[in-house]
Amino acid sequence: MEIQGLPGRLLAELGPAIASGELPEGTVLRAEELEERFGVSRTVVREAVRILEGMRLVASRRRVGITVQPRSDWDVFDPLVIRWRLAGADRSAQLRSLGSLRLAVEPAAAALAARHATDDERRRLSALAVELTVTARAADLAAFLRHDIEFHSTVLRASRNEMFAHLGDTVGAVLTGRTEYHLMPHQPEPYAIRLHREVAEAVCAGESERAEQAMRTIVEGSLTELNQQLG
Amino acid sequence: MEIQGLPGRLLAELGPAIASGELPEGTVLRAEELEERFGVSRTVVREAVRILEGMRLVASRRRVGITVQPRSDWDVFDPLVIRWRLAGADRSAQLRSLGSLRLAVEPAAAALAARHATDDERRRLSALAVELTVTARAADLAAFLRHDIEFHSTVLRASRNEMFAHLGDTVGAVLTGRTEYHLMPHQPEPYAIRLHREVAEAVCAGESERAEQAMRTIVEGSLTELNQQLG
DNA sequence: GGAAACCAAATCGTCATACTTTTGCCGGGC
DNA sequence: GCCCGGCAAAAGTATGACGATTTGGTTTCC
Repeated sequence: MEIQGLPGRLLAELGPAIASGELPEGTVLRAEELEERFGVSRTVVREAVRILEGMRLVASRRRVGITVQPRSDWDVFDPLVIRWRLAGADRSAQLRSLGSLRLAVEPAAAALAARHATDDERRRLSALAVELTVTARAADLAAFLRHDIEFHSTVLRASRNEMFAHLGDTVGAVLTGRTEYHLMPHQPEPYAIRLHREVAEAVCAGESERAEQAMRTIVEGSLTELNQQLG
Repeated sequence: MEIQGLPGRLLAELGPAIASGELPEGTVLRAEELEERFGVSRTVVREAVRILEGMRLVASRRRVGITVQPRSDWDVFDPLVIRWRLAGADRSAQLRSLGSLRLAVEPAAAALAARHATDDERRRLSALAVELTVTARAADLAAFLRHDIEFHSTVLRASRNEMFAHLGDTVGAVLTGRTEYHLMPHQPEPYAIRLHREVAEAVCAGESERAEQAMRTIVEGSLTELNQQLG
């Protein structure tokens, strides 16, 4: 999943620095400066910058330098950008945005999944719902998170819509971030877990309406909880 | 909006070729081969490849070459990837995916817009609704398209959610593609236009429920129409 | 005869350097 | 005071050399 080799090191430094606002909009970097600062060659700097440029985090112009772009230009759907923002200063803004997105997408995906999921996927969802119940009772947060992520990813994938499917990683990042930064109860809510089971059942039974509704309730809950925690 | 300089020429060749399936999954390119084929230096080839790698269209491995990745790995939210796919062979798959996405996102955005839009945005939406009526009556497809795009972008932006806002360009690409490839009626439907006016009114009045419903009807209409045209 | 270790070629990855092109800035002339 | 032209700074491109790594065949040893 993580990419590249030596330009990757630059990315891992510059990306978070920009995403967190440490290098604010309008900051100008020079290629030569970066060469020295990281002890790498021109080639490497250029490629790293190219990638950041692709994400619209920076723009490179002759006789000016490498300029940090305004947030509004950033490619906010890029998985790396999302992760960097989640790790940095505007984590809460990022979580709110992603929450709204999930609220729009996941119920729709659940409805589609109820119609299009393969038998394997339906079985997997049922199994995962059970796992969630078990690991929640055991208060095994790590395992719970793993299964929660796989549950949501599976629903998104089962929607048979490639764009929904690709949001699986993103939702995974949200759930991970939420756990990592202690933005969720230490013991998962029994109610939320019942809803996961309901989604699984509805998808198995092909009841798209019910799947959609249950999923909506899940995401709504997660969103209001987030808003409480963030004030 | 369009990026880069001389690597851009490579991108403009390779990107569409891959996105259209002309270079199928598993195809291996060699850097040297590309240098010769396009008469550019390694530097340029490497940067172009880096960008494609960032989009997950290809992966570069030592002693192997530059391999075209399976579609399922592609970064389907990247604006360039979307445009390339819309221009190429699986235009219809791309339009269907985007249709479902719009169906999930745009109603939600309309609801949020009704709550958070600025006065300027509300006024602009009303004005655009009028423009749509006028240009539709005059059968001025180009102007209609322009206003339609701005209408939907404005709603998405007014939702005050950066991720929704960023889908403005994407929706723009869909609408453009739909017009360009004659996948919509030559004369816009009066019913659809009335719905646009209704969205504008609801947003102005702060009636989020009504805005959401009207927007959903618009996108649903657009989607069923698409499905008819594509069989 | 088969399996494990080894070697060699292919190809990307990185570096150092030099040349080209664009463009902002400054100074001179009208 | 305004415009024009030239200068210099910075990114963009080119090139040749070397390094690293993976793959696949070949040899060698059981």
